[in-house]
Amino acid sequence: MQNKILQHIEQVIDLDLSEENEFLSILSEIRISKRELLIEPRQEVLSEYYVVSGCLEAYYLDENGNRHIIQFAVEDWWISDFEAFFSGSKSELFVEAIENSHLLEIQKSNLETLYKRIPKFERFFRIKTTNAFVALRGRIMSALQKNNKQRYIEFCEQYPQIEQRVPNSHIANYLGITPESLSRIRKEFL
Amino acid sequence: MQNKILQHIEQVIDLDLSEENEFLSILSEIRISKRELLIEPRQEVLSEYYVVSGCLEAYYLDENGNRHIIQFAVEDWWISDFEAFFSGSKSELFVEAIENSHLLEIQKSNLETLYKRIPKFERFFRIKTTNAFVALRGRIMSALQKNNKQRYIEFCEQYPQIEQRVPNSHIANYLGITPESLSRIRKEFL
DNA sequence: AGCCTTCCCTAACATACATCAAGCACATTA
DNA sequence: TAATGTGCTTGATGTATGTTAGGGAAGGCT
Repeated sequence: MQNKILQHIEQVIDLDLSEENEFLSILSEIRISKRELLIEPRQEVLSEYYVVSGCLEAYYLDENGNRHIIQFAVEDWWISDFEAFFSGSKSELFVEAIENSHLLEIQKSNLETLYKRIPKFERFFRIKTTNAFVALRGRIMSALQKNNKQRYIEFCEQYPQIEQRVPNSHIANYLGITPESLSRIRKEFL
Repeated sequence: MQNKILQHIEQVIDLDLSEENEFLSILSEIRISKRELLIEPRQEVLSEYYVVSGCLEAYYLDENGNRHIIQFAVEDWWISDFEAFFSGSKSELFVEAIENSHLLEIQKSNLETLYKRIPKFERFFRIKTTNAFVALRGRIMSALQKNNKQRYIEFCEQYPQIEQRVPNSHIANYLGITPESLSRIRKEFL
């Protein structure tokens, strides 16, 4: 389990043994069952979470109570209410387990201490954030310029692990289309 | 001119006179004419820019040569190819002046020195970035869930200064709709 | 003044997608 | 076993929006 996150990080920065251990020492293991909430609105968000195994989704409820899925996360992804985490504001999102999941929690305060002691971790997390930013821009452009079919194909290419594990209705929600439309699109590929 | 940016910053953090002067000393004034490019693709992006007056837009060209507008900027906004600026990668965007514009340039290297000498500036720029992140999420949800009319209304509410100065065809492009659709929507409001 | 652009609007038509309504497969529970 | 619920599919229909085509107003240029 711990090897997994080290591999993940060492794709970007090199760590020696003591640095690895120092990093591992600030993580906590979390187990969460299907349908359980990791985060709910109006809380402080003091941690972000690395997914060792399982599957989760982040969503918010609008004025009419409609659910809007913002993000999925499977093995090797990070999840949280990042805006609340970064800005210190209260959460607006739900983060819910779609499967029983095994997570590693990293607290903001520990992360800041880590940055001071081993500055190259700042590089890792900065790159991670920039990548998220780029992905977000890609998603906007895709939503604005492409039709449902193209967006579904893109989704399958980008997130094959997710497409196979998440209910279709959730994928439709994430793509901003109806389950009926998604069903018709999928039919074309048989 | 310089007062403007100080006011802008002092909405978030307090500065004494020497801090104000130190900040001003790292800025350069830039004048750019309508249709001139501030940034073009495949360059290093070493600066971000505060708009004192004028109006600019950031866009990219897709495989087919179609323009997709990512962002506008008017007085009191910041503009750059932020992904390239933050990540150190080459630019992918064009940033072009829609009107003759007066900018203040701030270089990344100077910014980092500033952070070390006066850490509260880091707070200002972190908050600015988080706000941008939230706005981006809002734009995604709006693109996925709302119809053209609602999105145009939102746009006018959020950016009244822009709606009045930018050609409608550019607004349509930003919203991911055709100029014809936008024209139909605007007609309803007469 | 006359001639281009550029920008915006309008209308007729085509189409992608949502909505509404129903049925089926599969799992869960009584 | 029957009863119920959940998720996926299908078809009929309506509507928002794109597409195509053309015209007209404002401003810049010769």
